Amino acid sequence: MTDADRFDLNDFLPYRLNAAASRISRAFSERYREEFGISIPEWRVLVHLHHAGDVSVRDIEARVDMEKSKVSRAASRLETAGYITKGVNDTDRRLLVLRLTDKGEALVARLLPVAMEYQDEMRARLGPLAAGLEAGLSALLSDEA
Amino acid sequence: MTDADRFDLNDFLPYRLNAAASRISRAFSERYREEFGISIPEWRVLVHLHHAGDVSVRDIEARVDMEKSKVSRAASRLETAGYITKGVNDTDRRLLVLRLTDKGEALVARLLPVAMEYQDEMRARLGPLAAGLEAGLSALLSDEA
DNA sequence: AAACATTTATTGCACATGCAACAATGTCAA
DNA sequence: TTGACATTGTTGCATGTGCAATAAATGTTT
Repeated sequence: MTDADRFDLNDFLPYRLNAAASRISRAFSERYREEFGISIPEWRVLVHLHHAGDVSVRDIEARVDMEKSKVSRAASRLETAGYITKGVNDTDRRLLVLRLTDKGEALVARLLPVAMEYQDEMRARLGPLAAGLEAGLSALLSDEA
Repeated sequence: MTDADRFDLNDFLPYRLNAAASRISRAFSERYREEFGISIPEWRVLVHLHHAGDVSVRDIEARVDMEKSKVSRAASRLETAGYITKGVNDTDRRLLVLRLTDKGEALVARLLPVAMEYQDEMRARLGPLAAGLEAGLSALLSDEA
């Protein structure tokens, strides 16, 4: 109760967090959707493959904050586009082995500079507030069941 | 280029922001979806109506970070559920006048304490980092075309 | 070995979403 | 006033999403 009558959505932390994330994600995805024609889920899969090497759908699900069905569909689109291949793990044939093709590596090589540039712009706009924001995000991402 | 080979998605600020927002929103919406049966867009409309009084779809669109079609559909669901009414603005008959019913006011009165409690828990988990996070969010939300 | 349980990835389904029409209303200049 | 243009809210459509169900492979228990 208390001062609930003065409750303003724009002062509500979960809303503010979500609104900021939506704007940033939208602006970022527009930037490379035009240029490279890929979506956010596809971007995440590509970048994780580049970083982690051959991995399964399960690995990506665990580390990239995406449902397995989302990963599966993103991977299928990337395979169709020729950016990755889907192989079978000989040790455990339930697992896929997702791997970047040469074409996929080339795409990532063009994507990453755009991403880093965007992050630099974000940090520049934040100035001295960047460190505080990142520390807060770390706290929210750390435990969280 | 540079250190692009070591690029880790989990160190990428836009990704971290989005992942944190997703988790918080999901946890929050689960909490009141079970109890009150409403979605995030519906929650935003209800809360904004409570705060701002009678408003049009356009007003909500501008202040609550939602597309007008999303607002329109949320409002229709809320009307069907008996939480709001849709009237016509006599001065400009293109505009709707969205208004909370008594039932809607009663729902908001039960919703807001849950929201404030959730925000308090967030701030408690963040501890001294909360201020820095909020300052960073303010910077991201301020200008942004 | 057989029966049962668990894990992995895909897919069907219902629903939400964004965008582009669209109709209704309002504004304004000639 | 008329006619061109702008604004407001709704809806059709294609697409994305989460969840549950499923099949295939593996693990476990007896």
